[in-house]
Amino acid sequence: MQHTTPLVRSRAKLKAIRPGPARRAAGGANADALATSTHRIAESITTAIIERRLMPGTKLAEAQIGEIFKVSRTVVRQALNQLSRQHLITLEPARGAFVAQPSVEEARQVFEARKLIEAAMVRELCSSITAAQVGDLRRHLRDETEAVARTDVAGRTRLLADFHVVLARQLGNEVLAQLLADLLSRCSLIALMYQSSHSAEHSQAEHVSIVDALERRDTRAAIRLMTSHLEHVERNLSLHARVGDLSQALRPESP
Amino acid sequence: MQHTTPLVRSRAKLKAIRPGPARRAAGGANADALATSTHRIAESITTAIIERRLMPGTKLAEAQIGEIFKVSRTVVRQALNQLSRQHLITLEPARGAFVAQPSVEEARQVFEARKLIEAAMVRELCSSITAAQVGDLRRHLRDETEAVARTDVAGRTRLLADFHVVLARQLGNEVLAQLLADLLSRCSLIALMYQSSHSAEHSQAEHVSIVDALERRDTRAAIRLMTSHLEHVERNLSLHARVGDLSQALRPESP
DNA sequence: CGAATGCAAAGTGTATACACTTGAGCATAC
DNA sequence: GTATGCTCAAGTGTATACACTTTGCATTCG
Repeated sequence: MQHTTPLVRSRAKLKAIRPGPARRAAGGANADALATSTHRIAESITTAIIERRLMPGTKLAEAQIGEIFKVSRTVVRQALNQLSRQHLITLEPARGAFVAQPSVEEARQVFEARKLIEAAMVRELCSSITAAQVGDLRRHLRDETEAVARTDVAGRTRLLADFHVVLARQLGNEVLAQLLADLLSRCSLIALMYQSSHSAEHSQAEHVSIVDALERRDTRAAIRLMTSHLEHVERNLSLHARVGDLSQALRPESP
Repeated sequence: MQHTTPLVRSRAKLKAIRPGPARRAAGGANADALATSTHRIAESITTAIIERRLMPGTKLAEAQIGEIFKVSRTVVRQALNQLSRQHLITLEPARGAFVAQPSVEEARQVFEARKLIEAAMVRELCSSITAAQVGDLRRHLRDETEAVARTDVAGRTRLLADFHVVLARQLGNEVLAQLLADLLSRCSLIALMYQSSHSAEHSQAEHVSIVDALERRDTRAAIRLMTSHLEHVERNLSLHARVGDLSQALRPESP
């Protein structure tokens, strides 16, 4: 039970969130759908995590967040609950919420799940894809290229992830798309935590090859390319004991 | 905007839930993990839905549930929020929570997602499965048979669903297992809503064939059997406009 | 001087209070 | 007789209050 982990449970004051467009929802209204105040907070925290403004292990105190967004703890708690179900934060009973620190094992499982699902996706897609859909993908690839070119880190991260969701959506399956979107947000956290060295350019190039294969309706190639793409991304994580694995990190530096 | 839908928004008084073992958690403690009071309520409602004691469309009033479980609305709301993220209930802003009524389209997508994922699962499993794991599956099948034999509807429903989760878990992937578990609870709701005529015996027999194929490491057969199993289950739903599809249900009966 | 104990501040967990929305029933006008 | 508008009860959405847990820190004892 490590409990002196100042490096991990970073005490950084979290002004990193900042409320988006301040849509005040006075009195009693809306709870679940989109554009609600709870949703706004969850969204803000999510993007703050993805964009590395909140590091893994950071404590998210309810009162503090509430003050930032000018809402009560009630609403903040709802948002935190949602995020914990997405595995973006972990709730420790009576201790509070912390930005999640996915373990190496969890990372492995998430990537394996993605390989399994996305390989099957492109297999299906090869039979069903239309010229118009290929066009949509090309357009997406162009957006990616642009984001990479202007070194728009936030945008490019989002677009590179969205590519996979777009594929899911092209199967006409919103359920699957939603499922994959969840996995992808976990992946973003993993990538950030294990400091992915996988260059955006490389990912982008692999996306292009995948679309090429889809356009040729070359099922075998598409599956192979998608699988190896995900393996590349995974292998470029430093999954060999990093942040959060204190027993390793604090070992007397031998080399 | 249908708002006179007595058949759909059933007003059944919901004593159908009943608190499980009454673990009172006085004062301030625990929030997220298992065995918490929120979790207990969510669990109770879930099983009530799965076991058909709460029909789709039933309104779940916060105060009413709170009274049943002897907790405040705060806790109930947390539970309802969780359930809505599992798509077991829908939250309508300022109107309340209702047991979900998955649309025909949603049902289609859920089953398609399952086919995609589970086919890939058995494909993997054929290469990796061990004799011990086959043994575990056989044991599970025996449990299923027994539940079916003694017409234990609740238990058999759970076991038939668990079979698929067990397969996921045998890949050593808890993330995937969790993912599938979510899809399966949605499936239970769908099956119940569209009054599945798929007999438990039939499902059970198909499970046996799948395990047989896995034991033979017959990849092709395993995939084919799993796919057709899921298709059978889906086809035995009356997905041709049923409860909840008012526009269809109330159409002047022409035929 | 170190370790254990007790205390107080900070923060979470739950209950309650209050504001606002929704929808049904009734009265009124046409 | 039907349609329209009003009023009020029921119930959700959010804020606040209070209880309990955790934890850092000072005090005390060995």
